[in-house]
Amino acid sequence: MDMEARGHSEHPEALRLWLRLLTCTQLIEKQVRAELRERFDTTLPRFDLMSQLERSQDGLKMKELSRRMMVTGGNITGITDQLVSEGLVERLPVAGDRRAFRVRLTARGRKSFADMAQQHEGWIVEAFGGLSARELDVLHQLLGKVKQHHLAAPASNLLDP
Amino acid sequence: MDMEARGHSEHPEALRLWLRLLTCTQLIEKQVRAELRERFDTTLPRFDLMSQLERSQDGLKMKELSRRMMVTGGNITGITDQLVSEGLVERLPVAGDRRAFRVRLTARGRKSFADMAQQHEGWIVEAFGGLSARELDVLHQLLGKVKQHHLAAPASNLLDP
DNA sequence: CGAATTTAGTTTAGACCTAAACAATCAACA
DNA sequence: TGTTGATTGTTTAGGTCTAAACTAAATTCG
Repeated sequence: MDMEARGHSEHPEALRLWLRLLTCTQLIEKQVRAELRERFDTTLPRFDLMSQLERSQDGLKMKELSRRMMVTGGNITGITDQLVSEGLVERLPVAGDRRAFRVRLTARGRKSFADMAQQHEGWIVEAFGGLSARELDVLHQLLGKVKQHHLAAPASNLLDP
Repeated sequence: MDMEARGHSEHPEALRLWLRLLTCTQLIEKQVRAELRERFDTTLPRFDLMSQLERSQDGLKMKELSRRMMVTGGNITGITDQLVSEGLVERLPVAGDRRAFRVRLTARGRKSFADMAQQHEGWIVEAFGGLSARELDVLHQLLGKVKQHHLAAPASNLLDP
């Protein structure tokens, strides 16, 4: 009896799936948060932001980080402030737009992230260790369909029936 | 380019799957939170707690709610306090244990939850509307494997290698 | 019995996240 | 050119969640 013991309806399949999706995500996410805290004294949002920056040599604008991470701009401001104060990222000017910043990993930030990312990959590989390569692929594709359907059916459809 | 543009590794399949799982969950969860707020002026944790209680005629102990919802006891205290103050749930004594409470839906709470649950089911059915019944089932089974593998491999394996 | 340990629930300090209001800058256009 | 509206980022107030310390009650065991 856990979180999934919640269903009750005429069309229970989708509800059961949703609760299981939520459970799986939370199990893995909680473990990753705990590992990051215990091993690296950091948090998932900080790791995620650094992860976004890792492949952008020239950095990313705050707005772009906000969009990719699906969080509000104010949130990005706070996380960036922390990382700047720890010397892991830096705010740089954007040529031709004095409102915006490029946020970029410092050398120390790149090193720090590389250490964490290596461990992180291991945790995730282990989390899905119960699935074959074929099953990993099927799961990825099915979730791709879910994502596509969600992005194709904007919230306005539901808010304005 | 969104959250999933983060992978970078020797075994990228698991990482890509994890980021997609996270994205799907967040997309649906954000929508459910927004709907609950706009239509019912409530929150997902409040809805989840009431949902746990809905099938337990005699209510559940705080500890049991904490376990099922995978959140801390302090959190349950806060959510329960709110629902009690709104008259949606009540704390009742547990025979033979003066430390514990049974938390139970009031008549008003049952009515309120029934209204929300009906709408909620519709949002979830729509969220997975891009999948066939067969695909829903496969997804449910694959996630079941992920869950089982996680529960069978306790965190101590990773914290104490 | 009585001390030590465990368990149920609460409180507290702090990180995270949001929505909304705000300041600064950019862009469009008559 | 000058005004209007949109965009970028920050601030603020408040809800949510956690870990850790705490209280009270139950349980274990000498």
